[in-house]
Amino acid sequence: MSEIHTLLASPQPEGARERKRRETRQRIAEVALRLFLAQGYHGTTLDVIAEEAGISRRTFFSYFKSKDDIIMFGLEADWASMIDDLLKTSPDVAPINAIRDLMVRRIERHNTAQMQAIDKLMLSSESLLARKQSFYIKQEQLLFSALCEVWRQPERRPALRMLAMMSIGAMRIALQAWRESTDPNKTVSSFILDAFNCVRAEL
Amino acid sequence: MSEIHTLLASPQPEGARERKRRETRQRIAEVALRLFLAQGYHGTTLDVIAEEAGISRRTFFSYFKSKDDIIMFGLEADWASMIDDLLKTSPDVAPINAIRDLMVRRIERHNTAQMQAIDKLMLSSESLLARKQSFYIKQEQLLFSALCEVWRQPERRPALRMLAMMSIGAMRIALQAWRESTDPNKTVSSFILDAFNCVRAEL
DNA sequence: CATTAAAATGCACTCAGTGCAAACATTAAT
DNA sequence: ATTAATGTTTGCACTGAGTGCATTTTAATG
Repeated sequence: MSEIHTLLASPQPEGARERKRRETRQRIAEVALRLFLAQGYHGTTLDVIAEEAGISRRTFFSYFKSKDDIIMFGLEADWASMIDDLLKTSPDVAPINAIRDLMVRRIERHNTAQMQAIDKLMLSSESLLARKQSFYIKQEQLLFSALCEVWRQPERRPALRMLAMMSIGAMRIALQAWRESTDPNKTVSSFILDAFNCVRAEL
Repeated sequence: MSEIHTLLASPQPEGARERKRRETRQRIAEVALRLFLAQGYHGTTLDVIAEEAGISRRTFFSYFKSKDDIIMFGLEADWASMIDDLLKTSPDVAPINAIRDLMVRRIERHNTAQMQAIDKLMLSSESLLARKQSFYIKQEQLLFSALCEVWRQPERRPALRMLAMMSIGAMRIALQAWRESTDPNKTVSSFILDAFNCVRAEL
């Protein structure tokens, strides 16, 4: 019974236990990111992270299942909220426009310097880079599910599947172009719009 | 000078050294795959693989840079040949058709049972799964480069970039649909064709 | 056969990650 | 307030991947 209650009443008390847990998790992530940026990913051991965060090495693993997960954790949360927004969209809008606008809005809320830093960090670890790319594909699945929720006609499903793939792909390409761009005046958003126009041009 | 000679004369003697090295690499890969299928990925240690392959544990790392790499190795070689074929294509053909046909032809040369087995194997390791997906994205880059070689007009580049993304994406989706399909009569190729038609329908 | 360079090996080490059981804190119930 | 139940932290000992280094083995060449 208490389970059901918890599920239904999510914006609720939040006992001291949950709060502390959330805080610790956050602290680990912050400490780790700081150390990664200062001494590199491989140059930072879990022992040091645990120590700086004021927990034991063993306890670290009750918050993250691996070193890589510290970085992934931030990304996941961020995307979840975009999908939530998508679910509130009216089915009268063209899906591709809905996605494009949400992506642009989402990315404009970001600290680009931090994005660059994390991005660079990823390049220093094969496994981390792989997980980032793997993450894009997971997002594609989530996006597809969300699209199907909003635009419910079964006959559109295959097209929506492709659309999810193209949208995430366009974003990936846009971010890559931005990262490699030498012109500091071009914003991330402008690259996103370009990429979507390019898909559109062929659609 | 001997370097240049070696470079120019690649289909050449192949000394006993190179042959042996190639054979050993192959043997390790085969042994490892057999063991993975029999006892699972995590259930197979590098010690056992090395022993079965008749080498020392340390030597393993002079053939593969990680355990994951054993699996990746096979995939890379396979794709390289497809890219080679693409480079021989006439620029008069529509690029999307060229890619589609090459993919279908390539996949039809494959042992589907083995494909399924490797696929299932990947699911048992997070890192391996991540690397597979990462691999797709690397292929996308290679494919894009190859497309630019054949269809050289600079103004087509952005479209070709998107095309590379969509092609790899379509293949990914096709393979996924095939993997999840319950109908044993539908071939992998048919799924690929469906996926490409779906892209085409929107193009 | 002697020389030289590549490849294989053993050894000792670091670090990520896990299982287990004991200690500790929090919550709810009596 | 005491107790019981439950969740969290910790230490310890272990496995397994991956690396650096010094040594030995093996193949290629004059």
